[in-house]
Amino acid sequence: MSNEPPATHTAPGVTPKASYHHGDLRAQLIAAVQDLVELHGPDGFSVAEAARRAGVSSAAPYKHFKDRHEILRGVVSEAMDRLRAAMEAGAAAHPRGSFEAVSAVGLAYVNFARAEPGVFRLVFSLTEGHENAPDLLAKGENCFGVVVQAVADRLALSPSNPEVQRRAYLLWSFVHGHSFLTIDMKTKVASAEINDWDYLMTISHAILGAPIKA
Amino acid sequence: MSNEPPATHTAPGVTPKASYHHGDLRAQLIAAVQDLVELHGPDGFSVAEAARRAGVSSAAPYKHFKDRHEILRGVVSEAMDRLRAAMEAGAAAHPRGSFEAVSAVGLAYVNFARAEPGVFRLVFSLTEGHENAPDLLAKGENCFGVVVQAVADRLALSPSNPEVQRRAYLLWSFVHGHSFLTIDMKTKVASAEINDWDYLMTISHAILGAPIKA
DNA sequence: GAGTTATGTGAGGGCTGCTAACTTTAACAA
DNA sequence: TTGTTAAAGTTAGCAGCCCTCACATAACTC
Repeated sequence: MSNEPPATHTAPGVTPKASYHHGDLRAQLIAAVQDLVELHGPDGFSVAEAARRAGVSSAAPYKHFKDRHEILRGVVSEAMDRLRAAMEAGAAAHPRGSFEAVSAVGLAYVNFARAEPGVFRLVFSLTEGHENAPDLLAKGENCFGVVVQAVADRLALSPSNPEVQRRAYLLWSFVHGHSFLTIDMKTKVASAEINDWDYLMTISHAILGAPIKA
Repeated sequence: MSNEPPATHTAPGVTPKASYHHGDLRAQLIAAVQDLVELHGPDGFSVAEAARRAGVSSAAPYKHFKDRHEILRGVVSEAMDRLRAAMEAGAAAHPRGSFEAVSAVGLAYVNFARAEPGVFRLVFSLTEGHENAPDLLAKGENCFGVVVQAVADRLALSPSNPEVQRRAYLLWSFVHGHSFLTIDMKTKVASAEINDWDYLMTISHAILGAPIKA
């Protein structure tokens, strides 16, 4: 459940690869599942196949995860870390408090969805057994927190300000919806012709540029 | 694949229930799957369970659907019909060209997601074998078409006008994102305190009320 | 009524999730 | 060094699922 590397019984200074029976199966399983999800969609994966890819028997994964759901939660947890890092990096690449910083957070989000549509979808399709995963909830909050922070910087208000939260949520809805629609392509519509950056800047201005309350 | 009732070999005037072995299994299977998806999520359904609910053997469904995927496509197709009808009804309940009409379309969307989160999620998580389903693509376009029409009415422009399409897409991405976020509740955030109607009116004004291009 | 087609059944193969009982390896302590 | 213990792997196997096949039977056509 934790994301620190196992490394429990490997002497320090020894490469963790040659340490034990397998090395670090846990991480390798997660990587395999990530690949599979990306290949065949969130439900097109199997523990057996992941084990096969890692070169172990089909029962081995259950020494590290109690459930197939727990493996998925592991993948999601790891993905959320990457997503948050990307969003933070996006914000950091622009002047604090600029529209660009806000847009960059959104762009990181959309880019993540485009780069890993399977995993992205998985992150938001985890309904089974996600109640018992307060860590995932917390990571979700953290991701949202990046948006909130960027908005707060832009508006020069506290992140806890309700108006900041409200507008951050508005922004997030747009970005989230756009991300899903682009990877779904359920309709090819204008979405193909949309320039993400222009879109995000437009939205940022519309939501943060002026008082919204009509 | 079509959504007209089977009714192939039932003499007219006879109740379709007592007509044949089962009656109309196809529709009943779809209904059963709908229930199951709502109960256990998009991937928590099984053909066998659906057959059990319909009171037939586990092989019977394959006389009506070639695949488990085809059953799901049937559910999605039916759901899209309902969704579009709801959106149209929403628009029709307000003066043509009003902000309210636009918002009502969005509200119907959000309400659908809230009422049937499992099915709603399924509609947008069908990646497997949805390429061979041009009818679903078309229905998706039709749904978007309702938004486009409402926006076109509001702006007094043609639905084919690129600016109309662009703004309709903006609106749609917001509504879509908001819908998903509310049913996910991955973060309980401010979203719980949100009044959908106020939100939609706010957004409609922000996107359609004035020229957006800064 | 005869033939054809549509719709059902049961049996079964192959895959999956997961458990149980066992074996091997690493880590640790005396 | 050596014996104990716990972690991490193995094989075997059950139950459940998807889907196919061979077969049975009801309904429609003529």
